[in-house]
Amino acid sequence: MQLRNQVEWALHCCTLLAALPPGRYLPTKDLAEFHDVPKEYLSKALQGLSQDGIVESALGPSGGYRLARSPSDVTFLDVVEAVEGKASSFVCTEIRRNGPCSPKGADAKKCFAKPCGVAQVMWSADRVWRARLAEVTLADVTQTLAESFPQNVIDNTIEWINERI
Amino acid sequence: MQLRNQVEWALHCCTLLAALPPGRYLPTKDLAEFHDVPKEYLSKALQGLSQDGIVESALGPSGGYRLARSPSDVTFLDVVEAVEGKASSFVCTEIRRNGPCSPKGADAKKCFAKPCGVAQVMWSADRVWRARLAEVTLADVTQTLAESFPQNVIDNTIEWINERI
DNA sequence: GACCCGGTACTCGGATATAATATGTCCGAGTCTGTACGG
DNA sequence: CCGTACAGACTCGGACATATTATATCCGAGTACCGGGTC
Repeated sequence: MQLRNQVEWALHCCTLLAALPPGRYLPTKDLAEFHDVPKEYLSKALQGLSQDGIVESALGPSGGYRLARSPSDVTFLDVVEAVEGKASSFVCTEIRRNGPCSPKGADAKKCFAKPCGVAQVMWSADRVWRARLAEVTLADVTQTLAESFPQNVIDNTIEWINERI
Repeated sequence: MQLRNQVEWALHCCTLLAALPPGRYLPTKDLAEFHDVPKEYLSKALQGLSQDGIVESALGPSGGYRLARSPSDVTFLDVVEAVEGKASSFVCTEIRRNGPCSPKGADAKKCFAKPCGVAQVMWSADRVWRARLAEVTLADVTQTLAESFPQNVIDNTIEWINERI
């Protein structure tokens, strides 16, 4: 099991978008150049973010993407689910109902009233995973970055952005 | 992101193996028939379990697989990692080092001393996921099963096993 | 000089190929069991 | 009757195809800007 590459890209892109001056857009082309990733494929991740209302898009010159909400209102979970989907990582195919020993009739009704015990455990793990991701927002990671990066590096990036919007 | 089908199969197989009389083996063929899954492919999952020391194998007639440890000593995490691998679900490709704004020289050394902030969050989510899986053992799920399944259904399964070992 | 209009260039969004991985299948090496044989 | 050697059948383990998914790319629809023309 491995998350898509797009998840990493999307998170980093959102972090960058969080640094945009209000009201401005940054196009896919620049987001791709900034991270040195294929532009056309990155756009698919951004489409997912757009469809889930994480970012807003604008067409034409000086168009592009911007965050649709405040960075403190966008959690990691929002971004991950926009790219990976909201489905649980574990899918129960109910194999307990297969095979020669599977209960039939009245017994089946009793045994299968509750979800499969194996699936319950796996789903609970999935929930705590998502809960952890929901605890962290883009604002948090921006803050962490601001604390560990020298000011001149940050200024450099801001300037790079301003040259393009 | 989605876990392999084999994870579900492996967990259910381990649950069944936990019900084996001590010292006996159950072959892949019967495990596959019990769950109605392709025998040859299931064997790949069991190979993984064997390599990680979750189960022990024996060749020849009356051979097969059995748990290598007590059911209370085998966690869900053990089984999942044996099938899916121990690598984190999130792989950091360090895209922060790419692109025109990436710091160079002394700045780079300062900025990249710690792991990427995005990756740290994703990894922490991965850790809580694994921690949850490590809390539950095969013995727990067996107990849950025993509480929710009527005795005759369980007896039925035990008998089915005894016919084959 | 200010306003309006149209062309142009730029944007996103989805449809289309290719690579990697998960899924499913097959066959060979090894070993335990059961039997036949000899003592 | 008991021990031993052997043949057979059954097991796992890894090598080999196929289906699905992730990765990468391309092109078309739509829109904001910019320049020229008009009032």
